[in-house]
Amino acid sequence: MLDAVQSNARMHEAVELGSERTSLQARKHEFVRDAIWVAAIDLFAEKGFEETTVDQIVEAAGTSRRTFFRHFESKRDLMAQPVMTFVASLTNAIESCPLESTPAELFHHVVVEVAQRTVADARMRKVMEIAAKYPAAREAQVSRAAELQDRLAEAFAKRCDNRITAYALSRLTLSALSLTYRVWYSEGKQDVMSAVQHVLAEFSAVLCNSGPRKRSA
Amino acid sequence: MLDAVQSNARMHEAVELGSERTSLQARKHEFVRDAIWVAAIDLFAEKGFEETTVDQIVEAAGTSRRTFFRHFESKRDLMAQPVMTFVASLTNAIESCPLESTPAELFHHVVVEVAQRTVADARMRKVMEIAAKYPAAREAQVSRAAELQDRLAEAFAKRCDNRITAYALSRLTLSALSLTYRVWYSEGKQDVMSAVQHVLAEFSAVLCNSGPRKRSA
DNA sequence: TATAGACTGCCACTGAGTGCCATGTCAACT
DNA sequence: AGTTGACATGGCACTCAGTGGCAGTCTATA
Repeated sequence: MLDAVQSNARMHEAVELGSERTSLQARKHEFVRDAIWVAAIDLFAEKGFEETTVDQIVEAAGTSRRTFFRHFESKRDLMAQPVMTFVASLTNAIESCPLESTPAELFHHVVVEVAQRTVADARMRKVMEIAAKYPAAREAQVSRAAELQDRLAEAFAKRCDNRITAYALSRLTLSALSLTYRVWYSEGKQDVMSAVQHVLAEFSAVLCNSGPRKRSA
Repeated sequence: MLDAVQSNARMHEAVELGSERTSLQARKHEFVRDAIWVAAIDLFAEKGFEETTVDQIVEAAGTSRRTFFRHFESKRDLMAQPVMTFVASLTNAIESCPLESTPAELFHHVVVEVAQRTVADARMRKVMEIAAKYPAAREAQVSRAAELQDRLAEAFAKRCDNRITAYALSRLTLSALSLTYRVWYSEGKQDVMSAVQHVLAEFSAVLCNSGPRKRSA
């Protein structure tokens, strides 16, 4: 056995600055990852989520099973990954909101912004299509909901002095958006903004005792 | 009921209606199911969710792996099952609300009712304890979130003329409750009602301020 | 007692996910 | 040039989740 291999010193750790790693290796890596994802989504759409095995995915993508699990944590991740990139969209929207905004304004701004951006995303639409068709795929999609929740709350916390407010914003934003997509989808994928307005109106009606009220605690 | 049994060969349908199936077989069935659940939860609390195998669970419960999967769809189900019985609590609360209530009143009623009932449930507390400790367990717990969402929306739909309103109620209720438990848990598990009020106040602040008003307090 | 319909246990199988090692390629340094 | 280390990959073997089949056991009825 070659003992020298494992006892070699790692002196070259100087690559820790914020390098843009546009190297050829890195781009090949992204290329393979993308090929896997596209092949998988096509198979999911064609035969279903549970019915598609990892072996079939990697065979269609022209790679190996072991490589698959270096790019994705699990088969579920193929569905959850677009939702995760979604966090970037959310964070972006939060930061693009004026600093002096109230939580209510922040909420409204983020929902409107992200709803429009997401609907324009072809990958997200594909994933939503599959999730609407196969329950197991839908479950896989929300498998990281908790993590998404936490990360979003973290982003909101930078704009709130109150921690609970950040959590409330996080949950309300995700609830509003997920219902918006459902409404938009079921209403023939027409105008997103009308779906947003519809959902926000419903939310307000539930939480603000408008209309015939009887008693308030 | 005994008359129906002796009368004819259609006793299966007869026994089914009141779910009075307290036959010895059925009770043994429940007994085994319970033994599995208790053994599993203890092991999860002790060594973690992923670290516990089904073999270890059934060995501790004194049964076989095949039997385990006749009682539970999956290992995740052990965490999700209390959340599923939770639907009964929700449905109950919805039905116990006065018929002439507005959506806002219905929402408030259900959240208050279920929050108190859930906190008093020892099993639910155990599951929440484990979920707070191990992320994988938390993921397992929400694995049926979509199904829960749908069933709850269905129950709300019986009280709403509008379908979207039912969906909004469903999402808002679950969001409010899950945040309430988090707040209650992190604040030392004292008064549930104060946690409920806190969360509802935050939700209202986010959704009811359409114009620029007070900054976050 | 006998028969039907369950619950159960055991065995074998597929599929997801992981660890280990061997190979090949890229980017540096001499 | 040539070497060296880092990294991406592929193959193999393993554990564990989950399922189907078959046989044995128990219960309730006729």
